[in-house]
Amino acid sequence: MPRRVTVGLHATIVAVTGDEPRVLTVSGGAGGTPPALPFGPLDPDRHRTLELGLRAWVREQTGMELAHVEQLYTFGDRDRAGAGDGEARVIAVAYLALVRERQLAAGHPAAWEAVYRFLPWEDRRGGEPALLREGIRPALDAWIDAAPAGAGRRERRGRADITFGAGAAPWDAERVLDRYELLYEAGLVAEAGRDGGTAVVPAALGASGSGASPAPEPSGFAAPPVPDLSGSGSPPALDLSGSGSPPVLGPPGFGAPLALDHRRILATALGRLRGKLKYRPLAFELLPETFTLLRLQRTVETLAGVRLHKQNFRRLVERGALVEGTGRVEPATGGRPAELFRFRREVQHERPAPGVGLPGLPVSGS
Amino acid sequence: MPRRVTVGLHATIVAVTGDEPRVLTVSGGAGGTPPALPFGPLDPDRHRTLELGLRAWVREQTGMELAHVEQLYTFGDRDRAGAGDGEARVIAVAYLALVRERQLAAGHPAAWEAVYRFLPWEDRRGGEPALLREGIRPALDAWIDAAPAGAGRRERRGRADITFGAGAAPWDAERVLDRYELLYEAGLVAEAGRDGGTAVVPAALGASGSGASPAPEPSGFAAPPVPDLSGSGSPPALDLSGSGSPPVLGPPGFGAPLALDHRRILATALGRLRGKLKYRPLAFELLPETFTLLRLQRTVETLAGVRLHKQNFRRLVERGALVEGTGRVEPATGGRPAELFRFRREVQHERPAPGVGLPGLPVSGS
DNA sequence: TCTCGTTATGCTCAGGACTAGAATAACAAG
DNA sequence: CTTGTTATTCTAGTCCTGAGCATAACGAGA
Repeated sequence: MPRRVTVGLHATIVAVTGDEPRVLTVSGGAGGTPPALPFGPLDPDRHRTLELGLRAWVREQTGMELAHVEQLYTFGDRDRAGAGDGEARVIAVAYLALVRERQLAAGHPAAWEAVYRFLPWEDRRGGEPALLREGIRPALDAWIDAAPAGAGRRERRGRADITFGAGAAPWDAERVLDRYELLYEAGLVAEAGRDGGTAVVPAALGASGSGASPAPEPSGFAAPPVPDLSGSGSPPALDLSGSGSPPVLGPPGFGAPLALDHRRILATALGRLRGKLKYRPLAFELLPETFTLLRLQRTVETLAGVRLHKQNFRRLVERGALVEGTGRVEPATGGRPAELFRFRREVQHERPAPGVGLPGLPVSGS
Repeated sequence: MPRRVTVGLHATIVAVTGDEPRVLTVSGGAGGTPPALPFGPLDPDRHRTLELGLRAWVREQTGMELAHVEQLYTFGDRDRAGAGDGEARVIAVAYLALVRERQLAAGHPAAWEAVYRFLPWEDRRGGEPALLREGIRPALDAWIDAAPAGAGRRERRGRADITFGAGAAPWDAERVLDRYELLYEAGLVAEAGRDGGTAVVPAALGASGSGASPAPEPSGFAAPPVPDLSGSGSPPALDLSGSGSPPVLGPPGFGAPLALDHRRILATALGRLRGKLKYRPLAFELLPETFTLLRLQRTVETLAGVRLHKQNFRRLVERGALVEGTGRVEPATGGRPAELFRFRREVQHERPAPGVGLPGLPVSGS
């Protein structure tokens, strides 16, 4: 008799408090189990659409009503979902939701966690983090050297260089998932061991990604022979914590783990968010009704993980007519008081691709 | 007892033959049932990953091996999937695949169909098609006027203008899904009637989209009250055929229909393809090993649905170092013979966002 | 052989957009 | 009233893009 299929609905709920992006997690149970994203199975009788089912689960587990919600990706690898083999086959439909800072109702075992606790190498606002230079890059180098010399090693080197930005290739903020997947394959995140170290190949075939959406690389990438990646070559898994954050207590590997493959979902979400910020006014979903331009900029920087040129940022926002000034100013915080602005919702009806604009790539490469 | 859930895997397989983009369809059975995309249920026992399951179904139904495959979106609306209510709940995971022109093996009930038969308003290579000017726009105007005067009507006007490009808003080639969904809501495609005209609201909540991925508009859009859209106001559904194509024989509505909600999937695929062409070298997946620059340009134009400036296109491609000349030239076809080029696969390892570049939007709106 | 039509390929030029930074304005605290 | 801090405006230089002109290389027919 065939196994059953169940569809799980998983929510990456992001907010920005202060200058930190945060994600809503539900407690991982009593023991040392890592926290999880809010999730629950699709109820085919009660949930009319996937998104409504997601909202229902989030309401139940966190008491929160979601506004902006978009679908991210559907994961279905048999060996990666975190569910045992004997049971039902689990398909995970992952969503991204944006909410204004903390509306957290009491009475739920939910908590806001800093996104960069789980993906510490993604925060470059203070330049390349030490963790990357002193922990990850050396570990990747070891992984590369562990490949058979020749094509295999060149292949690893090329991937590492392009995903983590080395040599000619600049850091591409959107490749969050690529970086996570590479660390996974290299055995440098705790989940890699958890899923059974050998069955790693599917990562390239199943849901490795590029750009905004997880997907295999164009065929030149999809097929290369990479039989057993994490077997012999896994370098000593370090226990370095996030840049400045409290130390990671869990299993070895970079960054704090999440339950199931929720860290993969989080990486997908952050990548998508960074990509979409450029051409959609998403940042406003995270801000209160009125805000200063600096707050808007900090919100974008926080998510993008890079610093932006202040004057140019303002010009972009204003040229795009994304905001309108309210006469009022913010009670000063040290310097000249800043004017409070309001998001012009009309732009969504006026122009095809509004967004706040990140530096870097012009539309067709450089 | 709860209903079962089954997961369907659906493939939008795209090729470009000559100057037409084509999609692989499987015959819709004996009667007048419309053709379908290749699809089949996920077998939780046999299919280790979703993508492997998809490849298996495609192999079985069309005899074709897929190279470039990426996931598009997961559809799960109860009232839209095309499956009856009493049976199992059907979730559809949709994929996009690119193949080189026709490798179609015999012995399978599969056929290449012109993409623009199903979405005729998307082909603007010869300027705005007559169908749009004389058929769709008037029909949309009628739909707009059928809304209660005031906010409701302005809302419809705004959406129509921005999705189909009117007034200040230019045509945005990527909004393929938005346009299809709008026609669906307005009752102007055959599927709208099929699914039962009243249950249309979920389209906005469930999987309406913008940009590359189907997703609800940022909240200002997600919530607007649009209770019963296609009930009273449906204008006379015309039977105009695609621009110059053979006339549509099926039920009334613009463009030829597909089975289930496969036209929605096709629209999602075309939109994603258009978006991704800009920053990924996808066009090469569709071309033979060597090709002239004009052929490359035609392939891109064909998918983008617009004409491009020849000299600038060449400059972009060459500046991006996407291709390298082979010394050889193509046997002349009337004029000066063109040099044959080859795709430089290395660029994927060199630069973060290669792509052929479409005109229009710079990265942050204009 | 010469001319014409056709396509390929190279080059230029003006307008815009983006980067980076200087310069100025408005406030608080000592 | 000087210093520090933040907001806001402006400018110069560089690169990218859109559009068109000019030239090269071929086949076909006069």
